[in-house]
Amino acid sequence: MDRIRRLYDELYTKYGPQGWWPVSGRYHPDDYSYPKTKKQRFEICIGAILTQNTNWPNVEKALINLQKNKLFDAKKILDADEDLLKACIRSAGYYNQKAKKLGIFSQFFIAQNKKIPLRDQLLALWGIGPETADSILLYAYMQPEFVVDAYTKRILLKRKLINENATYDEIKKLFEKNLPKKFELYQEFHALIVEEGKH
DNA sequence: TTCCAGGCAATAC
DNA sequence: GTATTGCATGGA
Repeated sequence: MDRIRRLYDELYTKYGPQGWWPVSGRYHPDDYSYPKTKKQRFEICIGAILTQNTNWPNVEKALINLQKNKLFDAKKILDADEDLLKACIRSAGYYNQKAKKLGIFSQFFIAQNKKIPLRDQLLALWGIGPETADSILLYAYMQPEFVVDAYTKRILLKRKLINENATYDEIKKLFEKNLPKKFELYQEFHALIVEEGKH
């Protein structure tokens, strides 16, 4: 069952290294040492929340607004005027819900200090589901947690590697069982899947 | 104009 | 327990 490995090779050959997660609007193919600072880690986390069911260009606009208003910081998000925060993230859609999610996550982020969160801790937060939790762990904390999204399911379905009613955790485990447990590989693979999905 | 994008929680059945 | 619905913007 190394069709998973072959899928990775195929996509990598087709698209090359993707360099996810973008930090300050920049991708960093072949440099897996991100995030380099706590601020960058926080940026990845809020990007993961903002991108829920939304395309990335809309999220980038929101991130730029947050940056301009000096809100790239958990404490500042908590202290920020609610309307200003909502105005900043408006382009990412669902701004009422997402403003609340950013607040809840910011509180958690501060309480965690530098500790790597457990997956269950993230899932217990309002507004963090499995994909966002795994994205945060994989890209912000460099933990080998495979991220499954709508594209992943679609692509595996088309290749008949899963059936229609496969759950999030089943798909996640399919990847994790068939790949070396390396965060760099997981990061690239998920990014390649999204790239393929967009085509 | 309609459709959908790197989901999630609340509600309905 | 599974299925459906609300949340919202911007670009194709």
